[in-house]
Amino acid sequence: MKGHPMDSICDCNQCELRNVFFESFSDEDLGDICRNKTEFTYLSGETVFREGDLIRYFSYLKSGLVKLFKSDQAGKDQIITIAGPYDFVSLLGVFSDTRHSYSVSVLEDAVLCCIDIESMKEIALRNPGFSMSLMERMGAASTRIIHEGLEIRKRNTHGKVAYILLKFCNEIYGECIFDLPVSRREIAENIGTTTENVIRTLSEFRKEKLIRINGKEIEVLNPAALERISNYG
Amino acid sequence: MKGHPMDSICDCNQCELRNVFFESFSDEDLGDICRNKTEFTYLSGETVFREGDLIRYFSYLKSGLVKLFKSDQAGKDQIITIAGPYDFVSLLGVFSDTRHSYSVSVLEDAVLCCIDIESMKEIALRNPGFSMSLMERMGAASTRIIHEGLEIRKRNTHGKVAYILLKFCNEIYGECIFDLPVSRREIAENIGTTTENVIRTLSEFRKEKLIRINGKEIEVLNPAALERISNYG
DNA sequence: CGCGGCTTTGATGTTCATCAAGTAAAGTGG
DNA sequence: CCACTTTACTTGATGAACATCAAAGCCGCG
Repeated sequence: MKGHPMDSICDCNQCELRNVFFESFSDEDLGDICRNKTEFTYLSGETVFREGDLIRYFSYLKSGLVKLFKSDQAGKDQIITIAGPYDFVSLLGVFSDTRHSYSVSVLEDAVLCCIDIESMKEIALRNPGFSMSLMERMGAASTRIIHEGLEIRKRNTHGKVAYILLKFCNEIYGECIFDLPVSRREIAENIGTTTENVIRTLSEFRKEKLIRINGKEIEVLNPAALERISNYG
Repeated sequence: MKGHPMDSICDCNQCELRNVFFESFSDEDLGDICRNKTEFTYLSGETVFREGDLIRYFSYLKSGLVKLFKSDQAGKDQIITIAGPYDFVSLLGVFSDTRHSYSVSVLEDAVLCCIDIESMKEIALRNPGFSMSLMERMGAASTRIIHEGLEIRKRNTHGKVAYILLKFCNEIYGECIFDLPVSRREIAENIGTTTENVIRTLSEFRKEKLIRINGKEIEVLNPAALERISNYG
């Protein structure tokens, strides 16, 4: 279940994420990050960490797809969000908490860049531009999650399913045909309904020729109509 | 509708919030903040700012109660959270966005301490300890909002109403008898249901002797039972 | 092969949103 | 201060949306 460190540590100077996250980095700080980071690769289905685990790393996703979720005492999961490339995996409480407040597991084989949390704090304390940049990014990530929660909450089941299908198209895959990285149950856990309702709604969309379904493969045939349903028409 | 600046600018050295927010402040930085801040007082019902307004201040609540909410095109509001003393009013996107992504209005007469956003950025850039402290606080605030959203989402109407009643008791007022600072409609907008359902549920709680209602005045008579309902028993 | 998990559909009853109607409270203008 | 308007609150009735239960097919895995 543990991720596997890469044999060769990548050179952060070449890292395509440098410009995304670390604009304000001096070469020395980049070197610091580089020395204190580890890349882990995970296979689909593996767990990155669980709610309650000690926070050891600040980590972001270089590639792949993961889900952030919470489990209640009855064992039911609630998916907080699905994160893709360039998204933070550690967010929110990473600097204030000692333990993770949610679990992360992998939907599509993923590479995580993990920076020792204490090193991260030291670097942030030395480099205010970096702190500010981090704050901006973490703020944007939080805003997105909160916004998504409100959007989902105000829709009925049809709207919710349409909303998440459009999210897969527009935000995650960028095209109208894709393999669902999640089970029907996980969609239900994401939008706050039951597995059966998700299936039923997908079937209805299929019968109305809005989508085509072949197991995990989905093709959105009529994005405009889905958009209308998502906006609750 | 505009808040009214205090005649006498308070001395930040004496500010009871100093220890809450600004542990890492040097005296010079405190002076900077003090010179660049304004206190605004608002009456119940007034609007602090609206979704889409330019962000001018970083602001937090010294006293009173406010609601953060979004309005959709149909004019329906969704309450994101209710914020009390020591809570941030500007949060999340305040350093990355130029415009507010939500509106804020006042539930109980409030005093806001507002720091010019550009000054705030400058100070944060000069003072990494302050940046870090800010990041921790904003992270905690975001975590709380996201957590609350998930908790509400997974409950049925009875559980939702019980949850928010307990929030008023335990978190906002600290006692079992209080005046509701919101209308029934606003409770509905907070927990994602209709006004009628809120009223009906409150009436049922009343008939079961779990609470006593007298207009806006609520007394929780049986917190343990409400707790059970909130935890979906 | 058999087991368990995922998917699908149907049947059923509960929960919930909506509509309607009436009372109470609060604000407005003469 | 009173008539008027508006907003908040409350209850009931109704139908639609939804969760739950049940059963069966499918697939991968040990």
